[in-house]
Amino acid sequence: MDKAYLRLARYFQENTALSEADIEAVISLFHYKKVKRHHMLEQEGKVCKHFYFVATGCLRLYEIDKKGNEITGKFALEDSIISAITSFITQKKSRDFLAAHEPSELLIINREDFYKAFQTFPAVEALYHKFMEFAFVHSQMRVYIFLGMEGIDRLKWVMEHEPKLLTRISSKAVASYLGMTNSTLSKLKAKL
Amino acid sequence: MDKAYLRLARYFQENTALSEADIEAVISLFHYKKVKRHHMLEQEGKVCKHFYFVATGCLRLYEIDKKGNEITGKFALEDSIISAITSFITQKKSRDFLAAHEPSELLIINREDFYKAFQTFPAVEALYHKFMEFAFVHSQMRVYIFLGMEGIDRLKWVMEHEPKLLTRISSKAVASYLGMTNSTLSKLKAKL
DNA sequence: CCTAAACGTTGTCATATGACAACGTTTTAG
DNA sequence: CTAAAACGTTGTCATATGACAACGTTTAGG
Repeated sequence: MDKAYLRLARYFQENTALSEADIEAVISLFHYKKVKRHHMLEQEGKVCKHFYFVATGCLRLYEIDKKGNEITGKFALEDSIISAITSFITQKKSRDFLAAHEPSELLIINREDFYKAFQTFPAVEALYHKFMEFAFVHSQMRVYIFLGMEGIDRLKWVMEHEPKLLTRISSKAVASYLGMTNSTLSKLKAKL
Repeated sequence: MDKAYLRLARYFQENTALSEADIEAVISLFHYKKVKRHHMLEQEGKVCKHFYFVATGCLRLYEIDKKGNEITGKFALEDSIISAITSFITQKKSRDFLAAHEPSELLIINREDFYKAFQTFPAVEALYHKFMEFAFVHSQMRVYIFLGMEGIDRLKWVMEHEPKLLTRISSKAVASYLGMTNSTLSKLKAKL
């Protein structure tokens, strides 16, 4: 647990200009949670009120389409932040599920405290805005890649740009991230 | 030209808490440009230094994949803002083109002035952050829709949620936004 | 106003991928 | 440890979509 807070402190050190003392104050707003694989953190149909720092493990954001297939929007490995962002922003019912894809240690801040921190620590707000910008850039890249490339090229793209996903994440989940079925992914891997 | 500035003033009125005087000051940072259809505002390979308000007309953000096909990332109709956002954020060479899809009247602010305005007018910064959040939400939605739906359902989705695109925009450009060829789009429309 | 280019539609054909099933392997829960 | 479930792979078959071409219509530029 203490290690998790240390990782979060380091995350702020590396990504903000906050002083040690301020970092202490900020991280005290987060509460620790250890979850098992498949533990559900945010549900479709509910409004998301939390932001998550992944200290160890991996979270996955996904939705289920009308055919019942999962589509993965985002993975968050250790030392990254995530939420059911669309619902967190709009405060409308989430279409997303956010779940632990591995046993994970999390530090969680609720939305109210998060926005309060913006007042006291503008650097936290700046960090959030950087997160949003990066999330947008990443999402837009996926639109281009997935609209413009065939399956095999999407796979190659992820191999090159997000290789951790292929080693860490189950094929099924990677397939749902690549926009294809697991059997298609399996055949494409055999072709490489 | 004056009408364009009036529209921008109204845009700030409706989307920020700025006073009339502040709005005057902010809009004076923008310069007016009238462009013909197909005029190129931002190019692939160059770093984007501007943000655009569309007073009349329509801009289109797109990239060209390695097969030479266009993929449209975003349309901006009148009274909305746009840029080659990924490059604007990262200040790296753009993969995107930004071009006038109709004859358009634009008000343009350069990046430096834009960020300067953040200091004097925090409401402008807040507006930018709202823009980013919305851009992310929209982009993420496209990822889910385009990964999870077949062509016919993507078309129906746009008919329901962005109907203006289908009346205003050429089929070819809509097809490149939907991630399909123009001939496929044409056949799907015939099927409806 | 006229001509060439771009566009939208429709047809044919090729192909990437989904749906489904079978099967062995791995993981999980009790 | 054991049984059941989930997973990954591979096969077959059906289908949505891309590639390409033909053609009439619309648009843009001189």
